Amino acid sequence: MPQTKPIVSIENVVASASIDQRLDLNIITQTFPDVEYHPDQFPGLVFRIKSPKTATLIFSSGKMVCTGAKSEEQSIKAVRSVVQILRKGGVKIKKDAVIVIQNIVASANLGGKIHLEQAARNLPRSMYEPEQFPGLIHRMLDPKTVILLFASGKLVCTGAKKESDVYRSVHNLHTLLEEKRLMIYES
Amino acid sequence: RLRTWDSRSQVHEPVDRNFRQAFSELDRLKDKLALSDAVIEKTAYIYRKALDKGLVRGRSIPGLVAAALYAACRDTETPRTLTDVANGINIKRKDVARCYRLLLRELDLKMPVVDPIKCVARIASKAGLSEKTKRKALQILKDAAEIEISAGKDPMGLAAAALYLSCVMNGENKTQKDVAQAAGVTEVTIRNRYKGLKESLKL
DNA sequence: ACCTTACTTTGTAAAGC
DNA sequence: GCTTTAAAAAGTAAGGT
Repeated sequence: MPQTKPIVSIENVVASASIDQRLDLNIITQTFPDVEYHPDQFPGLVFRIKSPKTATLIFSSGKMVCTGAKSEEQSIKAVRSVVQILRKGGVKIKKDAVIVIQNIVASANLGGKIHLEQAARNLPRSMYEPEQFPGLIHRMLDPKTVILLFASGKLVCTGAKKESDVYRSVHNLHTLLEEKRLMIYES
Repeated sequence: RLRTWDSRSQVHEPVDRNFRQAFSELDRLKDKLALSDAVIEKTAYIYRKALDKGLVRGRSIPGLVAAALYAACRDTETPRTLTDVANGINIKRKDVARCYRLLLRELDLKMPVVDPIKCVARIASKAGLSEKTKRKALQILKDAAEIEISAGKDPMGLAAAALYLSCVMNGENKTQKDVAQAAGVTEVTIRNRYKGLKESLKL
């Protein structure tokens, strides 16, 4: 139905993981000189890898949080890579990590400008406060995501658990904006 | 009037003590920010709804009172900024803003978008600008709104830029710094909005 | 005036204050 | 609520040249 085909890019994927065994973060810190670990500041150890370019927070409970991947697959690959690197460094890890995708952030361009002020008045569960932030914040119920919509027609979608949620969210909003005649095409 | 204040939770809870304390501060603010009775009553109404929804649990009461007050100002289009309210109650602007957004979300409140036109008078009087300059700035902003250059921009920055542009056009000797300080934005923002207004309105 | 860096907003898990 | 991670959008801000 929409007149344009939105260009969508997955920008960041967050996943939680557990290897179901406790870890000694001090030993990991000694083994891998590039990690950041400041227990006074934060209980997690920051473990960065170049490919996939990610930052994984490792906790003494054996739970982890991987951020920065560009897809669900890359996020899972990153966690497996971190576990493999730990093992090569001498850390005994028995089980494979149980990984769960927790959040996916994407950016998109609807291909037309937006009547933002009108959108603020006509879109349910939306708030637009230009003194605080230039984008309109819209909470979608299904999929349960939050979209930051800008006057340029570009947007940020966050809160998705699956990549398909991102595409559905963008399509739903795009359709809604057209129905309510809030889009301005041709530039 | 203000019966809303008395019809809340039991007088013996710690929450109630903080509640009274927060509202004695609201009374001070009424004078400091020159607020009308209507705004104070609307603040009470909004705060009461927040209480009924249980939004006060585990949150700072002054923060929510400040947010309710800001919401009341917005709803009645009373030109008070987030910074005015935050400074008055002595809380960080960021905290008031967070509580305000929480009220909008949880109480499903719809507020009119801040109109830069309503910011003009305050900035003009603080900067000591002429009536003529003020009038021209208002016209500039009306034209700007129709072309939708305002979308996503800080209303204060737009109003300040319109006033500065108006000064230049009227030959009124005010610097960007004067107007920026009166509006609470930087000279860079005035410059950027000024450029945008001049180009899109071909002035 | 420029450029760079950095902060605002959104969501999400982790352990602990 | 805070702390830490990541990334985008567009606006505003601050520092340096």
